[in-house]
Amino acid sequence: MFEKTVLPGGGRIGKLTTRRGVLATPFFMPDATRASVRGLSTSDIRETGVEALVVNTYHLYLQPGTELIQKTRKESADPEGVHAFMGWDGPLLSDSGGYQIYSLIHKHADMGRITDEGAEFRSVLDGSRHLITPERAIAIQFDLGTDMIVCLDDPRPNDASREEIVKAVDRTLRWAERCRAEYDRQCEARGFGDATRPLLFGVVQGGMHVDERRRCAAGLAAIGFDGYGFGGRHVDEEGNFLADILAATAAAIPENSPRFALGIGTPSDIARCHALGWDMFDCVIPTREGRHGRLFLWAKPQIPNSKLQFPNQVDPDFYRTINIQNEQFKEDFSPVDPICDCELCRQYTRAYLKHLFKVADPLAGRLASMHNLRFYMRLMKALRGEED
RNA sequence: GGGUAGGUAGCAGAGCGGUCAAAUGCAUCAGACUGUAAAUCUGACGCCCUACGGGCUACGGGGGUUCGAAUCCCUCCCUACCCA
Repeated sequence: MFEKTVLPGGGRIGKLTTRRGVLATPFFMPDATRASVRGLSTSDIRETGVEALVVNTYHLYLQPGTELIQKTRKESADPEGVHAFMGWDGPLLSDSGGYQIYSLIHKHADMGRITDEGAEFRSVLDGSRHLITPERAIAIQFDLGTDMIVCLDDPRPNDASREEIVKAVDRTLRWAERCRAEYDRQCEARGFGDATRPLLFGVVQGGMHVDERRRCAAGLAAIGFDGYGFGGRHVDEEGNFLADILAATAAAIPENSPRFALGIGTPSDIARCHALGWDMFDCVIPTREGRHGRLFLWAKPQIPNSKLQFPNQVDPDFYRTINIQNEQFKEDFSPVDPICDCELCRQYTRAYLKHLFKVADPLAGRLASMHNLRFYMRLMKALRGEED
């Protein structure tokens, strides 16, 4: 169930009900691709204010495998599945793995191929051959026990020919139909009703062609999903934000469904997407860039009473980034961000964090990831118009 | 005192007559990162300049041989190990 209010600027705030809790939208989910947000414990993640995570079907299927994950048994509210396996009892979304297989094959053509049947690929771990069909992708996600699941789709590079994009949309729609059918079978077989079934998301492809995005969205809506995702890349080959595509695609998705901007993005990308009507986000940026030494800082510490407020229209200067490994921070004994309330900013200095990076202490990546996630969480709060 | 092996850029360590301002690794400096094959990847790294080109100074010090030396010879200094 999704309830929302449209703000004057076009953005939406609302509540998405999953079988494992209600999430206020817009929200951001860090990527716990292999059932962990690299370097962070679940209590670390909790401390940043994160409420939901994204795990990856493809990665967990290859390692450690769904069979092992299903063997997890615990005395808890989550006695089995990936929740129990990773010790996280909040909502989990699993990405289908379509993008990973696409990315693998796009970089190394000999690693696999996409056919109408599904995605064939070789494991990067041991070279073994695998076939993930739309049905299989859904079944695996049921086995994982995730609360929001995603259809297998067929992403293409944005500079692909129009012909290729049309084919990708066709295939994505055919696969979406098969995913939906498998989803219904699984719910039936497992006795899942409205309160106990995971939410199913379709993914809109269409590259940089507005008409194809619309066709894909309409086709998916006709099949019927709980939510709809933006697939592919939201920036062009030069890195320019595709505002027109994001706006048109959001508008083409049923108004009362949550809109999931997969893999987006930088803080400003998220703020802009929210203003265009997107409700859900996930991205590796806060954690990966954190591990690489880039920290997000509020640009306006003078915001009254530390209450972070953002207009619906995007202020591109609401934040800045620093690379803590730069020489200028060597003797900087101030906190990373004086208006941040994370563990790093409360207890440590820039000079110390730089030192941790220099000596390659895992604590560096942990503190930086938590800081960036805290930044993202406060950004989402601000976009929701909540008190900080 | 005798012997052996060595002294190369911040460090370690190649090179052993021209294509060497000198491989490689580390360190250093900067950049990238958007549904995570990413604790990864890229670039710079003697000095100077009108800088996809040019100039200067360099391979322990000094002196030779040679058209040409980090590379060969002499000598001095230093280091490590072995024998007394």
